[in-house]
Amino acid sequence: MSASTAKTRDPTVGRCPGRPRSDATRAAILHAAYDLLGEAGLGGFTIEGVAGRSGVARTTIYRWWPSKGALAMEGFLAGMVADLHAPMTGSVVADMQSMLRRLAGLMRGKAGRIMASIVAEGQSDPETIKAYMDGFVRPRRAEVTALMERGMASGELRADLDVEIVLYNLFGALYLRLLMHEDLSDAWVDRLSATVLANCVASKST
Amino acid sequence: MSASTAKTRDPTVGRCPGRPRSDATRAAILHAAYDLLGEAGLGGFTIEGVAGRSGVARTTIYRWWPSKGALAMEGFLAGMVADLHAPMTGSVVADMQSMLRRLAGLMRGKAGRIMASIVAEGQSDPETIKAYMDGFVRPRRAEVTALMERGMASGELRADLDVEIVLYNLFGALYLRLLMHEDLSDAWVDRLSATVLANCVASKST
Amino acid sequence: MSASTAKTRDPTVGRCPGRPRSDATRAAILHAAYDLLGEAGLGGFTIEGVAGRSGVARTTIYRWWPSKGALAMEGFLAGMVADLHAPMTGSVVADMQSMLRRLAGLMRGKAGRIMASIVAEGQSDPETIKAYMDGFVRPRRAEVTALMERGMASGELRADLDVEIVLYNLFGALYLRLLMHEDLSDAWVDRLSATVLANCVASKST
Amino acid sequence: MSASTAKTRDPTVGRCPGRPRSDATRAAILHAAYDLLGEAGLGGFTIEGVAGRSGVARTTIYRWWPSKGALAMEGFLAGMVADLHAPMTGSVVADMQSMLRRLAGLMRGKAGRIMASIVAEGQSDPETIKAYMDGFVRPRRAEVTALMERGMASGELRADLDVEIVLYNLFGALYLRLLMHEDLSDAWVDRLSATVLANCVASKST
DNA sequence: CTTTAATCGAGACGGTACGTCTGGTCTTGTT
DNA sequence: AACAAGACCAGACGTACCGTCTCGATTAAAG
Repeated sequence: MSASTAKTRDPTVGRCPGRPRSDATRAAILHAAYDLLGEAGLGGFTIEGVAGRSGVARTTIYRWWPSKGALAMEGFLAGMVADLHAPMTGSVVADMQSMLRRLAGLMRGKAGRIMASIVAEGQSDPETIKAYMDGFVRPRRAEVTALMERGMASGELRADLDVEIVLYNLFGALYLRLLMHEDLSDAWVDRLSATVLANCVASKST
Repeated sequence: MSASTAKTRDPTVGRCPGRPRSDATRAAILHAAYDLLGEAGLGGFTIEGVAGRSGVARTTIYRWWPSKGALAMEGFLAGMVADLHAPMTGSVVADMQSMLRRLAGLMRGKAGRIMASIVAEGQSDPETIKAYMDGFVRPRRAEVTALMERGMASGELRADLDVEIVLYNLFGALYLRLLMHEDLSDAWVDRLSATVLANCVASKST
Repeated sequence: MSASTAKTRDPTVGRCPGRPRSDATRAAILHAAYDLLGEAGLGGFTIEGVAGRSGVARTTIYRWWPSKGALAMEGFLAGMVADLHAPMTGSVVADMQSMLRRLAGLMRGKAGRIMASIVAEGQSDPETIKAYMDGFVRPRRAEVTALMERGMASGELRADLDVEIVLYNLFGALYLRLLMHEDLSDAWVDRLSATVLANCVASKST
Repeated sequence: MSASTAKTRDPTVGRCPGRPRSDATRAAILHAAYDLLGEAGLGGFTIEGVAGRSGVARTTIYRWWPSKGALAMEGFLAGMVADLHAPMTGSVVADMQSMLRRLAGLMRGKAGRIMASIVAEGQSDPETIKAYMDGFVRPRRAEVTALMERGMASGELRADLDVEIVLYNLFGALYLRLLMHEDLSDAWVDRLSATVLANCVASKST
C-alpha cells in the first residue's frame, strides 16, 4: 500500500527475527476503523474505540500508526473497494459526467462522510492531509487528467485547455458542497458538468 | 451580530433586572478566541485555553456559547476587520479578479488558517458550518452574485450564465487548495480567474 | 489529620472562592481505599480500583493525593477506627502485655495485611515510609514510651532501662513475624512479653 | 543451590534430549539481577531490565523463574559471596556482638537494600518470602541458635533462656530499623546487643 | 436606599480519551 | 530443545479538557 503511513518492515532484507506481524490483527483494525469512521465520523473516531471494536490492544495500534489521522486514512483507503475508474466509453465528456456522478454518489454516502472527516482532521494534522492527497486525491486526479488529455489529443476537447484549472473547477465545487453540507444531487452535478464541460469542447465552427 | 450563535437576551422586553452582561468580558473572550485560532488552529483551540488567555471563567464562556465551533466562528467574524467588499471599478471582470486575489491573500494568512479550522470543526458540528455559511459565506456570495448579475445586465458578461455554478467553480477551487494545503499564490489565482472568466464574457461577434 | 499527605486548604483564611470540596467524596475514597487495601494488599491497590469502587472519578483522586502511597496511608489511618491506646490499669506490665496482644490481634487481621503492604511499598518510595512513621508508628511509640517511663518513675520498672531498645525488642519482633508470615498467636506474644518484661521489672531485693 | 526456586531438570535421568541449558546464560541473568537490585531496589527491578542488561530474552527468564521475587532471591543469594559465619572466638557474647555488627554493616550497604526489597516483594508474593526464609534467614538463625546453646551449655549464658525470643529481639530490631530507614550505626547496634545480652549472661552470684 | 436578580470568578466533580509503560504470553526463525 | 527477537493482550499510569455543578462576590436596575 503506497499510501500507508504505518511503519512497515523493509521486506527486502529477508526475514527479521521475532514474531512476524499478524495480518489478521491488521485487517481487523482497518476494518473496525472503516466502520467506526462511517458511523461516527472522525469526531467520534477514537483509537480506544477502534481497539475495542476490533478486539485488539491499544498498544498494538499505537505501535503501527503514528496518529489518529493516519489510521483513519488507511482505514478509509482499505475500505474503498469500489474504485472510481472512468468507464471508457467513446466520449470523453460522457466519461467525465459519469465519473463526476459516481464521485458525488460516494460523497452522498458513508464514504463522503469519511472524506469530509479526513479533510477536517487534516487541518490540524498535516500528515493526514498529505496521506489523503497521496493515497486518494492524486491517483484520481491523474486518471482524469489522462482522460482529458486524451480528449484534447483526439480533438474532442479544445487544445488550449488548462486542465489543472478545470479539474479544480469541478472537484473544488464538489468538495465545497460536501464540506458545506449542501446538496450533491445528480441534477446539481449535471448542471456543474454541463456548464464546465461546455467550455471545454472544441467549437465546431473552427 | 446577525451571525452570532451565542444566546442573547431578547432586547424587546426592555431591560432585565440584575447585573447586565459585561461587554468587556465578551470582547476579551472573542479576542482571545481569534488569537488562539490563528496560532494553534482548531486542533489547539480549547475552551480552557480561551478562558485562560482571556482571564475569564470557563463557566462564563459556556453560559454564552453553545459549542466550541460557535465560539470559534464568532471570534473569527469579530476579528475580520478587513472586509472583502468588491472595489467597484468599471469592469466586472477586473472587480472579480481583485476580489479573488484578496480572498486568496486572506487565505494565505491567519484568517485562512481559521477558515480551514472552522470548516473542519463543522464536519462534526453542523451548527458551526451553518453559522459559517450564514455569517460569512452567504453574504460574500450575495455580493459577488450581485456583481455578476450587474455584468450580465450591462452586457459585459454573457446573459446565459449559470452564476451559481461559476461561483462554485471559483470558490470551490480556492477552498480546495486551502484545505489541501496547496499553493494559493496570486499567479495561480490569476490563472483561475482568467480561465473561468474567459468563458463568462460576452462574445463580441453577437 | 496530622498525617494527611493530601493537599488541604488553609482553614484560617475564611472561605475560599469556588465550590467547596465534597466531604462525602473524600470519605468514599478513603473507605474504598481501606477496603481495597485489606483485600488486595498494596500490590493490588490501584488508583483505578479505588476510583471504581468508590464511584469517584479518577481525576478527583489525583487532584488530592500526590501518590498511590499517600492515598493508601491515609486510607489506612482513616480506617483504623479501633485505636490502640493503652488500657491504663494499675500495672504497667499488664498494660504493656494487653497492648501487645491488641497490636498482634490487629496484625493477624486485615490491618496487619495493610501494615505489611505499606512497609513493603515504603521500600521503593521513601515518602510512604515517612508517612507511616509520622502517622502511625511514632504516635504509638510515644504512648508506650510514656507508659514505660511512668513505670520507671513509680518504681515498677528498673530505673536504668534503655526504653528505646526495649521498644525495638518488642515491636521489632512483632513486625518481623508479621513480615515473614509467621505465627502471631497470643501465646507467642505472651512469651515475648514475658521474656522481655521480666528483664524490665525492678528487682525486689533492692 | 538448595534455595533455588527455579525449575531444574532431574539430573538422575541422564541427559535430556534437546539443547542443554546454558550455564553462561544463567550466570549472566543472576549477575545482572544482583546488580540491578543493588542499584534500583526491587521497585526498579523488572524482568525486562534484567533481560536487557544480561542480553538475554525475557522468555528465557520466564522459562526458568516463576516470579520476579524468585529471581531476585536467587540473584541475591548468588551475589552474597561474603558469608556471615560467626567468628568463633572464645566468648559467645563477643561472637554475637561481632555477628550483629557484621549484619548491620551489610544492611547499611547494597545488600541491605536488596534484603529490604525482597521482604517487600514477599508481602505480595508468598513464594518470595518462603525462599528468603529457607535460603537466608533460617541458616543464619540456625547458626546463632547453635552458638547460644553452646553458651548455655558452657554456663556463659543463663540456662533458662528462650533462645527463639532472644533472636527475635535482636533480629527484629535490626530488620525494623532497616525497613523503617532508620539509622543502623555500630553504636546503635552495640547498644542493642549490650541491652539484650546483659539479660542473657548467667548471673555470677549463683 | 434597599431589595432582587443576574453576571462573573473560582474551582470541585464525573467523565472520556489520550499516549505511555510494564508484565506476561505467544509465535516465529536460528542455533 | 533452547534461545533471541519481538508481536501481542491486558490494564494501570498520569494528563488534558470536557461540560456540569455549586459556591461567594459583585453589580445595577426596580421597588
